[in-house]
Amino acid sequence: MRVVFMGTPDFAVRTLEEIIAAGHEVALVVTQPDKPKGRGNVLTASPVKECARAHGIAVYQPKRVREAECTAYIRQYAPDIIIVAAFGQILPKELLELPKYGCVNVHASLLPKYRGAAPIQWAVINGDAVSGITTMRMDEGLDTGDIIEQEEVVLAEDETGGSLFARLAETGARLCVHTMQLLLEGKAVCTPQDASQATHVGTIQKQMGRIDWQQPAIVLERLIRGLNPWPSAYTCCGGKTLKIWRAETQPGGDPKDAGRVVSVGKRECRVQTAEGILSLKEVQLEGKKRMDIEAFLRGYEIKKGMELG
RNA sequence: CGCGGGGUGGAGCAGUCUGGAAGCUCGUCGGGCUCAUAACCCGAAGGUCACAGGUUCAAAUCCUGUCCCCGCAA
Repeated sequence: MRVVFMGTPDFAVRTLEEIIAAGHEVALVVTQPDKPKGRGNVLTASPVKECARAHGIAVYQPKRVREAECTAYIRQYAPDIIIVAAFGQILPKELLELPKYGCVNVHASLLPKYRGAAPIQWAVINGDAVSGITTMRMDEGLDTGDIIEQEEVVLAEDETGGSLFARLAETGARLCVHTMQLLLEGKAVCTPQDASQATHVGTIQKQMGRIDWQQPAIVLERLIRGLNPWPSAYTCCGGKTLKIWRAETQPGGDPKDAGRVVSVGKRECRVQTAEGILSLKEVQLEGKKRMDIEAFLRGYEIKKGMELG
């Protein structure tokens, strides 16, 4: 098929690569404009743009894809299908109706659950046992289109936002190509979403990572995993930001000490929560590299009774 | 030129302001103690103090330039 691909982050790159590998003709890649990023505010291209450039594919970076001229521009490439994966913008009706096979979206959740921007992290944060990929025929709503295919992915005990991200990117890439094949063969069956079961998730805010020690340890542990590697969970330790990359839950303790270090040894630093104890396993102090708790405790004196947050 | 922290034996840090013998907590190796140990005791090895210049009788420390790592903001 002749494809116009729309996507932005790493998640979308895998799908783009798979489409290319499957032998489809990717005529154009649409991605978000370059933005200043990182230290020094260097103007940086999106991962999808890098990928497109590596394959010698034309790139289009409209600020707002809803503008009429954008649809006109894309029309020039006469796509049979438009594949959208984590693009970050809503498509206008004219664009949705442009390709013969329509616009297909690869979404990283089992719709109608987790419509919206950050389904992967939320699956981990909420402690879900299963997540997955949905391919759907896009309509004018936000992730409300008819479902074409779904594939489940079982979450591991120690699943992180990053690890699930990688696995779902793989699954999504595979499923997308499969769905394209179904469409091509006219075998695709579209199923409307059960709107009554729909849930929405917004973008991940950096501040969501601030640990509230008045929460149960099990909730905090999920938050830590869900926000690893970005934007990470953190607390305040001696006036500095301390990121917590990995932690384990333990039962017991007194909830009235929530936020206090209840015990600290050479290999362990345990913090009380509203319910249970959180044993820190991997941390990172502001300005320093991330390190396991043993290394951290070698260089920094953490006292029992010390308050975090 | 967005703001800021940092590069010191294998690990994490102190020492830098107020130049003048390489320190701390661990790890490693050897020995001892112990039923045993991640515990304790004794001993040892291991460092171009990121790199390059400069100042000085003397630089981890002061000055100049470079490289690398990281936090924040966006």
